[in-house]
Amino acid sequence: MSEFKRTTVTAALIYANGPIHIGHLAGCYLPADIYVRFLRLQNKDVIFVSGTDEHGVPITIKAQKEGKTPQEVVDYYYKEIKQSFEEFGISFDIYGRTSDPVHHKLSQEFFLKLYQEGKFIEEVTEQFYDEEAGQFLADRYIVGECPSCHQPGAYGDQCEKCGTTLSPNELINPKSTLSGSAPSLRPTKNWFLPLDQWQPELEKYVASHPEWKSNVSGQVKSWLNDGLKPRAMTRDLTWGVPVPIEGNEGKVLYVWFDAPIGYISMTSQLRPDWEKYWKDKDSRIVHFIGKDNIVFHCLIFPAMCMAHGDYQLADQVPANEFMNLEGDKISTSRNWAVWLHEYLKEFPGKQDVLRYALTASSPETKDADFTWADFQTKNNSELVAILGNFVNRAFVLLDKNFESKVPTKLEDSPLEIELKKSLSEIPDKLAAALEGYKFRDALVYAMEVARLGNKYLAEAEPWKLMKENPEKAGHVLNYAIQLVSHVSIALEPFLPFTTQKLRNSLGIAKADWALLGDFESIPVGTSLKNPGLLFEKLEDDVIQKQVEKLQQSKQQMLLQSKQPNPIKDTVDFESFAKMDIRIGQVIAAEKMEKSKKLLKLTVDDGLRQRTILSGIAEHFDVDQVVGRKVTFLANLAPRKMMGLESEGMILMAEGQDGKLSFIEPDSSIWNGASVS
RNA sequence: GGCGGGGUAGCUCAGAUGGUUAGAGCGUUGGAUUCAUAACCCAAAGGUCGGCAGUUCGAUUCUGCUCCCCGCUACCA
Repeated sequence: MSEFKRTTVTAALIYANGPIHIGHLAGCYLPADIYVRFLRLQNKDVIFVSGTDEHGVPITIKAQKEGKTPQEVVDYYYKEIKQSFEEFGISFDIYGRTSDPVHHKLSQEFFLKLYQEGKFIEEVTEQFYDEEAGQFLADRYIVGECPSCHQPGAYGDQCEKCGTTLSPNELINPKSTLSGSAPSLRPTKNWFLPLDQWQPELEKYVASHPEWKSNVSGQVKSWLNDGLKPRAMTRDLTWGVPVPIEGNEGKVLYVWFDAPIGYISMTSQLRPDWEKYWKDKDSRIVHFIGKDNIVFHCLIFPAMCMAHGDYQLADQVPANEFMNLEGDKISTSRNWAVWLHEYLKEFPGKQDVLRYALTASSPETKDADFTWADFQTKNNSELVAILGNFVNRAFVLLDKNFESKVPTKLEDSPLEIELKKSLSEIPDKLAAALEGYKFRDALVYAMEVARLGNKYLAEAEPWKLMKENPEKAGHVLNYAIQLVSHVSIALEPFLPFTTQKLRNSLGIAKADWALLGDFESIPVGTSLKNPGLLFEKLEDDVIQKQVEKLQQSKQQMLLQSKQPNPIKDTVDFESFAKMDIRIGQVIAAEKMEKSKKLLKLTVDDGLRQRTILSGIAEHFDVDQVVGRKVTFLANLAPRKMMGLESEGMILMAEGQDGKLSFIEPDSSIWNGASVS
């Protein structure tokens, strides 16, 4: 670490199309903030950069849904997100945005350099085009019937009803969401970054960082083993950074091309000497991200930087896994989340409690689970009982017995010698944990100071000494106060609001790491101001209310999903009559070798045995389907899947819980019977 | 299906380049104490380290197979 003169810390850029939730915080913002605060404590040269990613199709979709312009959407969320972070004490040096003209300019220069130096491959591909709207359509702008579950309204990249990943040309009756017309295919030129050409260098780069976390290097090696492929760095869209080559109106840079450049463009707005933070060899770059961003930060952005040539590569990419909530994945669309802006409103002044709870169960090596019960326990039995209690004991004893003034010290007894010895081990352990990005461990070490404080008071018993030897009691309380000052330093990265309160009480202007181990830092005679209770107990009803709030949103979502789909467009009888629906019987079934969802069914249709591949393997075992009467579409065009041809489709109904159910005749109908 | 991550005390998680009694916090139980938000302090109980084989004098730690959870990926009608 000492070989670096300065550290550039980034936290993932987030899409400006929704508010922040605890998953985001635990994933990268909180660990990044702790790390940065730790470096600042040591007076290291560090900058902390993040911001919103304001391009990308999700933004335009959101805008369209709300009847706003993309700019209005990102303006709103940029403000809200920035404010939430500020209130929560995430101490960015700059929180920027990628719609900023400075960012556009820098991204375009970056792109142009690569273009002029021939680092891109130009390729013409066929993309869907909306004639009426006069533009190419992103996957998300094309809707149609899902080829998998046959629900209308599936998007070009994914059907949200059944979760199937799609590509636009698979959709049945694709339509543009802009004009409602059927799109046509048109050739268009785009620029690709040949990642395959950079593979050898990327492999070297990754190999030079054996210290990366196993989840990071694992994911990266997995991609490298598969072999990298050229990736398009431009898109046919209007919202984004325009491609800076003449004659290419209507094309923008791929969001993942310009987003990481955002880190750099934001830095450039922070300070005039920004370049050294990205270009100098003695600058250390650290990207804090969630595991979903690993590939972009460890392969694509480094490849871009290699192609460009001026910029340093990241030294560390501490990616966290995901934070779950009450046993379930956090989901914005299902409203299964604890939103930061709501927390700040409902728990005013309790930023540090959430910071503590999230750090203590941070998803550093595997997905973690946030529960309100755990939040309550952490608050009541750690923050209140150990930290708050110790500080309170020290100040109350001082107020009662020494008129709030720091008393004089005497000769150290074995107790103080023991205390100093225990305490002297903490700074190194704490620093090592923080430098190794083990924030959960680090928090335990920092809390150890308060634990030692409680232990010391219990053993020294100053309340007893007051009666027989007040001067000795004063000696003990001097130590207790020095310990409070230690607490205010060791916990600063984690609990900045609480430690600020302590500094106010102790009359310390600025936290300084070097004062850990100094037992003279609060001078004798200093008049101190009791900070009052640092934390208060959280009663069951408060916690219960939060749990209920979550349950309600879950119920609401369930109710919504229970609502029947709207009736599809009217069809005439002839169209209906074209469908040949029949009853058949499954006489054999087997799991498809390479598929999770597919069962290969042999169906007796009365005439012959036909093979139907059905995506029901996750719902039914082989022996649950053999012998069953089924309803199937007999004249569906055969389709090849996983190497086998499927001749028809089994009709299924989906239950409210998402489970599939066969459509079976209620009496034993003969195989081959027509359904009409 | 392929690839990656993980499966360790009641809960949340550490850890070991293989070696005497496997750790922490919370929870539980017992004790001590009253300065403190019934908080603190001391102590104890709690684990055949997912399962099965193999390598080894010795594996929970290495290898192979297998089961479960999470993620990425795939021609998922």
